[in-house]
Amino acid sequence: MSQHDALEVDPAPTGKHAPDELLTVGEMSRRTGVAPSALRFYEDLGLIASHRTDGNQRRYPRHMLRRVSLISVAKRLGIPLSDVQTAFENVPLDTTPSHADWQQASRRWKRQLELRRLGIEQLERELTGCIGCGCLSMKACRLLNPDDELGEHGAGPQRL
Amino acid sequence: MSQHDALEVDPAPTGKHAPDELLTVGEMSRRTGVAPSALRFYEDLGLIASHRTDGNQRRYPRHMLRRVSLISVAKRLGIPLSDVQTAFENVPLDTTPSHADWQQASRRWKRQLELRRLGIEQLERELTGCIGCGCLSMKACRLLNPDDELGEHGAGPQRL
DNA sequence: GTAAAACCTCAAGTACCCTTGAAGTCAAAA
DNA sequence: TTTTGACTTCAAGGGTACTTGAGGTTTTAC
Repeated sequence: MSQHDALEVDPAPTGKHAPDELLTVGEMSRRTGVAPSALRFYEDLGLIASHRTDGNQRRYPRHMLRRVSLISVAKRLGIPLSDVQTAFENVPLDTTPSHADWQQASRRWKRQLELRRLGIEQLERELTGCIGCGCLSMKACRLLNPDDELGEHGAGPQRL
Repeated sequence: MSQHDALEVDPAPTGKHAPDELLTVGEMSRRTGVAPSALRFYEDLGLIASHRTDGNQRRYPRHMLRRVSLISVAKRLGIPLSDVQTAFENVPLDTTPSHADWQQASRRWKRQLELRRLGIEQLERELTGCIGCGCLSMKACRLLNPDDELGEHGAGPQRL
């Protein structure tokens, strides 16, 4: 990349941090538990962004910590990066997101998580049923119909 | 494969199914929504198993439907196949699993799902908090400490 | 000023989870 | 019996999510 995707900024963080310092890749990595290579990868995907020093090194504004943390939580929950991207859709990358920006994103996330949780709860309920019945009678078990959350229309699952 | 991994069986299913018929790959696929290539892949991994006809075609006992369904549900929830393998550890592949076998596996699954659900619920709670506070004060937000489910010991996340 | 640590890019490699295609065989229906 | 569709194996390819390594530059610390 010969073009800097953001304006030049103050050189670099020193040993002791002023309250709203810029962070190097290494610092981001230490504070989020996400490897530098992964941070660069997320940046390539446009999930996060950085400023560059005159020497072309990355400097992250502090609010980027939040994005990275959300990404890594999502990863732990098995949520793909594409979904994360969607959730972040209207949260600005170049400026510190506003209260409203995060509010909106939070609500979006919450809806996604709720769907996931409902899926899990459904599966849990069905497994509880299976513990009781042993599910040797396959016809009755809704687990065999992965496609619908609740509905049912016959005995055999279909769809291809 | 020159060695059959199971005994030879009755030729093949006819158009109309007797109650406890063996199923071809195509039938398994249609009934579970999982592609034949995926079924073969799962078989290579040892997640499922089949008998072979004299002509070397796969025939699945009906109880294999249940395994495949559980696998595909897990996939939808972002649970890796290795976890599925663990959950199935004591469920026999070669014989129809007993009531007790499924009970044990179900309980194991349920525990795994519960952990996942708790993770999601935690994240939901925190996002709810974020909706209220806007989370502009990063220090307070527990999201930044991905490693512990509840505990807290300072301001900055660590671990690498 | 100089050395070490941290950073840079780019290409290739890895792991998981499959799909696609080639070349051939088997099974069920006409 | 013949034809068609479903099946077989094996090798290669593809998407996601990164890691590793080479070769070089920047920053920090002494």
